[in-house]
Amino acid sequence: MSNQRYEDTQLYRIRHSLAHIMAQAVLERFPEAHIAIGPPIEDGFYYDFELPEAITDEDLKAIEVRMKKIISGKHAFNVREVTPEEAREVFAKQPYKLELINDLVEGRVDDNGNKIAEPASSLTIYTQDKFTDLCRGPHVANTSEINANAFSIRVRPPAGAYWRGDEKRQQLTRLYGTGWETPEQLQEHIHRLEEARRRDHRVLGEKLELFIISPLVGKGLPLWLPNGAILRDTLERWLRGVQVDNGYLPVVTPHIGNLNLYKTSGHYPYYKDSQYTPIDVDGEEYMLKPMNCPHHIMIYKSAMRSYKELPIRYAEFGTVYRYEQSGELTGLTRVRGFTVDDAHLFVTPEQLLEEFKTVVKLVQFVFESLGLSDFRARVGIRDPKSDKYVGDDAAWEQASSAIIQAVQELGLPYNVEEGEAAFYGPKLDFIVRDVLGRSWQLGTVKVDYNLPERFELEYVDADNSRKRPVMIHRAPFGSMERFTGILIEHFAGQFPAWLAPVQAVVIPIRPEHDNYAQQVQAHLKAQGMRVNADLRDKNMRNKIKEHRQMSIPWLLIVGDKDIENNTVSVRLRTDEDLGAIPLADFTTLAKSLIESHSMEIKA
RNA sequence: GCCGUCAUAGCUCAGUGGCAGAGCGCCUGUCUUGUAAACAGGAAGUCGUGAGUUCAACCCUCACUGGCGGCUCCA
Repeated sequence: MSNQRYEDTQLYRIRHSLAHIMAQAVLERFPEAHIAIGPPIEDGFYYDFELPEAITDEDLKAIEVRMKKIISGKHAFNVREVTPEEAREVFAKQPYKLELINDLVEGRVDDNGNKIAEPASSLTIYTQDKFTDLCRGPHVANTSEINANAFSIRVRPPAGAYWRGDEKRQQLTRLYGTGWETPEQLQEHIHRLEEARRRDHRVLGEKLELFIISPLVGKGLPLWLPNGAILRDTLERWLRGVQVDNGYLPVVTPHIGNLNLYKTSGHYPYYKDSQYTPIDVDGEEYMLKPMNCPHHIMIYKSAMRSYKELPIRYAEFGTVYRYEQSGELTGLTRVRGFTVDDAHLFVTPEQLLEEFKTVVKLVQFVFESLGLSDFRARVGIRDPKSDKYVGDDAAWEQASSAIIQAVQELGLPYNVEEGEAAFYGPKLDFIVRDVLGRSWQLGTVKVDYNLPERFELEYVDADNSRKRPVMIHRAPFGSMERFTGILIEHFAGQFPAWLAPVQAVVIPIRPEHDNYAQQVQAHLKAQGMRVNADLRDKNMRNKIKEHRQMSIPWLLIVGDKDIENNTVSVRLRTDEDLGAIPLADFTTLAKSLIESHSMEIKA
């Protein structure tokens, strides 16, 4: 990979130019259409249109054919500098362009009215063939630089998109295209999409019998089937153990709580829109728990705390409920009820930095143990221009600098993003890249001076004075639902043996081998393994096929020779045949691979 | 929530304005198999729900529900 900025690459110019060519073809087909904007994006480009009617597949085919024709016309991309007046004339029939021209002339401002660009006295327009667009560029010099067989506008379907990303404004039709330098790169891209679809956790979740979502239960409310529950429970028990080793204390809190609790914490007013309507209980209002922190805080507050007790680390796999817009729900990765591997640490200000670093190291350990070794950190600080945050500036400054100091001392790659903080404090998010190179926001660690303030938390210091503790909120997995969904895709359902819902299946060759198969199963079960013996009245080949499709790590075929020699014939889910292995040797091998959380299923 | 799109057996999917289809799975029987699909028979559907058009609707129209692709949002 080069360090060249995307904006400076030939690929960027190709995609930007393809967007213009698409706009030309669309305007030829729908002369009354209005054009909005059309930038290059990852893997391709899009262009937003206001169209007189819904676009059909026939239209897309025709537009694509026309685009190829335009490209083969070897048209130059001509840039011209124009005055705002000229530009307004050129785009007299294009209201979105006129709005853009006005904004450019007046200088760009952000949502809070702050200037982010100087007013422009002249603008640039690009023309190819018979199409002219308001554009900063850059473009290819001539359409002959574009390979007409290295793009497609039918890989990704048309979608709705709000003008300028504002849901209160006109919704436009966004046409997506993917564009590359060579047809081979286009094919590779299509293969990557197919691979992602093959790994889709919603598809694998059904095939591997991990979870279902039933409309009668409710959207965004997944039901975990036994296989999925074993996977999730294995992760939970492991993390629980790791946390006990690191001085965390378990707590358990209920699923609803008095509305006043969330008013005190500040969650209720701030997140009103993403919480469920309060439930009336004997004239008092109760809420489905949107977060665990207020409950843990009340546990802290239930006794007078000495500095000698701190840090106190309360951990709970706490289930929370949040209202998400229906269009946002996706399998396990975006749901309305989910379990956070939550913990809240109460520390003295002096302990904060060290404790924060220890927490970050724990999160790193968790990811690396699961083969998610490609991750970076994002420091989310508040947007200085927004008023949606609570607490005074000094506390925010203190917390933000503690986080940045910690990641620097740990040598973690990170970047700082404004506006990514929680309402009560800055945070450190872990952005993990999976095997397909996709990024996911998983674990999160936050420093919080505000909730201790709001709840008036105290501890007694060595000089007998009352001091205020600092809180650290942290969740390595984030949500058990999302994390499991991502693991399914990361491993494509081929989980490491320690996580596999069923680790081995014993398959007798004929019914007279059933007895031995059961003995093998009992032996391995006694060693703590999750093993089934498949004694159904079915063809052995059928059984192999079926369990192979379920990605069972080890298939143990047993017949006359195995009974005679006390062996199992091991077939891996990779289709590798390890041949007959003494049962004792297989047991030792499997146990050691499971206990070490190995990513391998053979020695 | 908004735009688009889809909904036929447990699953994957054909199908036509005039009697509802296949493969897999499931059930029964036969077969008794050394590494990815043995053979035969059978059960299984209010064609997502509700209206409308029509002599007649699974098919056409509308609404609703749910899935999917995006947008917006995401503690």
